[in-house]
Amino acid sequence: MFAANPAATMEQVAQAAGVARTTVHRRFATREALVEELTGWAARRFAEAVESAHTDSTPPLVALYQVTANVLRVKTNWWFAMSRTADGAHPEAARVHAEVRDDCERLLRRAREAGVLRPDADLDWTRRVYYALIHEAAAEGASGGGDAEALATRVVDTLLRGFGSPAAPVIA
Amino acid sequence: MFAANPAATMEQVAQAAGVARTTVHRRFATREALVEELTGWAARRFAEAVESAHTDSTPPLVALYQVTANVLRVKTNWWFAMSRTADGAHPEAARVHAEVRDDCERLLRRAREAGVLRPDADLDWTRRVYYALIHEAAAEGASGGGDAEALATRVVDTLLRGFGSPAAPVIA
DNA sequence: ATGAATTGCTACACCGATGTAGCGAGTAAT
DNA sequence: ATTACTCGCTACATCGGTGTAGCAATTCAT
Repeated sequence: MFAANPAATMEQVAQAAGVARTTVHRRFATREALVEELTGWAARRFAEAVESAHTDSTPPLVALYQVTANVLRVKTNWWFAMSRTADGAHPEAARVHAEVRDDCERLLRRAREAGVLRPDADLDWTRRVYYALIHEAAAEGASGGGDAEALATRVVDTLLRGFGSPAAPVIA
Repeated sequence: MFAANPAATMEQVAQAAGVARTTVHRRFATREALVEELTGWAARRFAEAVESAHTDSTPPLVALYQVTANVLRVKTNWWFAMSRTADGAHPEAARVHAEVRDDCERLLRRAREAGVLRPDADLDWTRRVYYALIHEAAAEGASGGGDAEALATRVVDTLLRGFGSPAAPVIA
């Protein structure tokens, strides 16, 4: 499906879709229109995944797990449409991205206040690591590596505990 | 410097270098030759960074910190040449990448046996998270976010401890 | 069966990036 | 001063991707 990259030529897109290139042009006048529609659709899916987790009305830890699982579900199913949507060019995608970022920051703040995260946790760094973990887990999931729930468990576990032995010395 | 992406046009490359496009063609016959040389050079730098940490002859924890700092140093300084070298197309880069991967796996295994990592740590997942953390830290470092030592400390700390409160409940 | 709609196909114009050639200006070495 | 070298510039050929037009074949509805 679709070679995954938005840099694919119309020819490749058409071939992946099993139609002729000119037929693609009948549906999408220009290449720009195609990626426009696709990224918009992906952004909507992404927003739904985050919304349906109700990150504001459930305990931080279960909210964290729920968002992670939901996002991983859409990312592993539609990964081919989810490569660097945050280019800023697409207004709707940018808006969704910003909203999700806000939601995530609020959730992490709640988690810290609830004692789930350490009091000295840098929330910005935490969020970026969280994103990276999701990205990595999605990559594994797209290669047939377990269901979304298992992956989410692993992501949250890694985010909270890391890999160090509890008894191990700490650097600083 | 160089717009960071290997998809930049020769015109942009030339402009970034402050020379005319034809002058670039005098030094590099084809575009392919340019990225070839650049990725080779970057791979060599990367290999040096890993080698000079002597990951096999120092205690796992300090080795981990040393590699991290060294790699972050080259990644933040030469980030424009370090975007997805692992395309597999470049033989030398692929070889370096594989060797580094082996080094990393050995180091993580030693760390686990030494009790630095939990006995049940999935080393493959650990390595991928470690890579992702370095990538994220490098992105921050390239935006003027602290020196390599501080970033390395943060990466290793995150990798080992995560963000969770020690007293927090665990999912599974 | 007739007409409408969709699709595949070929052909073509267009554009941007690539690569080459040659000329003229500047510069350093002797 | 002459020579050799490098660079910037213009011009051109080429190639691949894009977008458009038109035609024939197929399908579907009535």
